[in-house]
Amino acid sequence: MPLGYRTIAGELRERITTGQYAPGGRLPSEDALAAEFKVSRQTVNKALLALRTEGLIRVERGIGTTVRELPMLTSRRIGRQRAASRESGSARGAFQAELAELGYETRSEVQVTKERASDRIMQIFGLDDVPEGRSRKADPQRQDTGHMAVVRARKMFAGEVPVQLATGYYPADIADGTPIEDEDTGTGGTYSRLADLGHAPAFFSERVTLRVASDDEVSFLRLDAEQRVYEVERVARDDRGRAVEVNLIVMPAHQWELVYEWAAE
Amino acid sequence: MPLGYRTIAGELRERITTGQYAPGGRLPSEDALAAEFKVSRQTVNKALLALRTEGLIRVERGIGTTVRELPMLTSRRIGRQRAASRESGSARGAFQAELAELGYETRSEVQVTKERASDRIMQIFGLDDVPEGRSRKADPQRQDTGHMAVVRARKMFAGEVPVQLATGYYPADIADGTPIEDEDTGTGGTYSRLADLGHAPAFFSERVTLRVASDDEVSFLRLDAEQRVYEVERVARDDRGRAVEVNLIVMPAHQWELVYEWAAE
DNA sequence: CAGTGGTCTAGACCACCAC
DNA sequence: TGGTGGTCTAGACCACTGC
Repeated sequence: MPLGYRTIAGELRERITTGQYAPGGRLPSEDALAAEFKVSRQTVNKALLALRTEGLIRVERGIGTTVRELPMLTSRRIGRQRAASRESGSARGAFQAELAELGYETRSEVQVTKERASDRIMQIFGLDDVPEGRSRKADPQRQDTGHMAVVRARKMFAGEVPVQLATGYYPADIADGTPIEDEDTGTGGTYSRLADLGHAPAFFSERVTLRVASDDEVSFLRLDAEQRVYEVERVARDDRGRAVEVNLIVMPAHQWELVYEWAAE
Repeated sequence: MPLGYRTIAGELRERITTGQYAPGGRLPSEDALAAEFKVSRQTVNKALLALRTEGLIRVERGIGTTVRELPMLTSRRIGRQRAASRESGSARGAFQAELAELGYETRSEVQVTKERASDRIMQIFGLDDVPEGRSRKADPQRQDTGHMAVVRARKMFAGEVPVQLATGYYPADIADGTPIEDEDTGTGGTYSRLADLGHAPAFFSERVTLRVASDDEVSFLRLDAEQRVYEVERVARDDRGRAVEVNLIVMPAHQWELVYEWAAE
């Protein structure tokens, strides 16, 4: 009887974790594996599909299959993050400190735009008191700043490898015409600028979900189409409870662990 | 040219989200879908595989394919959780409050045992100061309570549907012979009992990772073999920094979102 | 051009379930 | 026994890469 694709996936997983197929190295071609295991190519392909979704391997058409290199990265969402922010300001500080410990040079690219906010973002910014089921068709003529947001889209790299996307949204009536629209937000970063404007972030929430990567994310993060990403929706509110920032952070799930730390009471 | 499996998966996803295939209802058989889309059964099967991994459908051999029913559940890891704990005690209180809001009756089953702790748990309990790379082969003769743990394995249900597994580990030298070994830990739950013993939890950390479900989890949580679960490793420490509880919480990733809330400073 | 993976087909056998 | 999904095969065509 022929081997099943699960068995083959297990065997290949074993070879990867034991280093028989080294990180960054190549796997034999599907034809070669099919011959070795005496199964059809389709069966090998299905086994590799499982490993791709797990993020163990990376497949390039016309080239071949390689073992992924980056180790597990830790994202400290509370605790360490605050300490780092004090030093170098903003989430970027935390991100850099985190990866520097692992010996990676980090780099990030920021692009600032002004856009009409999505329904979800709008709801967080100002329509929290509106029932969920409300029709959103009303008032299509409103294009005022109340529905616009300054958007800071940041791409982050460890070495040359893209590892994270973070998109910050700021209400236009707060951020418009301020340094928040600059690519470099200066000492203390965006949170310090929000404080300067009288909207110092005081309360935070993060909502962690899992989803399949979008096409853009697949392309930028060099993922497989079936791969999963964490989406962290971080909301910062000032001391009056007004949402002053929504940050959508996207990370390949196979590569990151999220750590939260806090004290009782 | 025939339709690709991605296209078909997208079409079926659409039919599910629009309610054309109602929650709890049946999908046409693979043969029927193959005929409808004019593709081979294998192609339909591959499309369904994607939806299974996403948790949209549930497949039973010999029976058919049904649309999953439970909505997204929210697990409040900080904030609400503390309030709930004060009322009814322990993590169970938070869990029940959470689902009661959604109109579900909850039930949980607890099984208490005493076991030799895994390396990972041991490390958290007492070997935190030992370098990660240290050989663990030393001292194989030690079977004292320092390496044993009281284990509280809890299975949680929403209605009749199993939704979560939580396994709490407590150092034997603290928990041995105490009410922590009882199935019902009384008012305030396990945390209150730890406080009674002079080890009130003061610091918490949670480490969120994603992995494929184990066979046991697949069977208990009624998952598909390829499906993902969150594993939350929660560590509670007393005011001296000693780890007094490790809790491993497993949740189907398609069904839960994790929410963390905290204040600045 | 040859080599790689992406994907589809048509047919087949099996395990499991309800009847 | 007939219907369901699980899975494998052998062959095929395509797109993409690197030479």
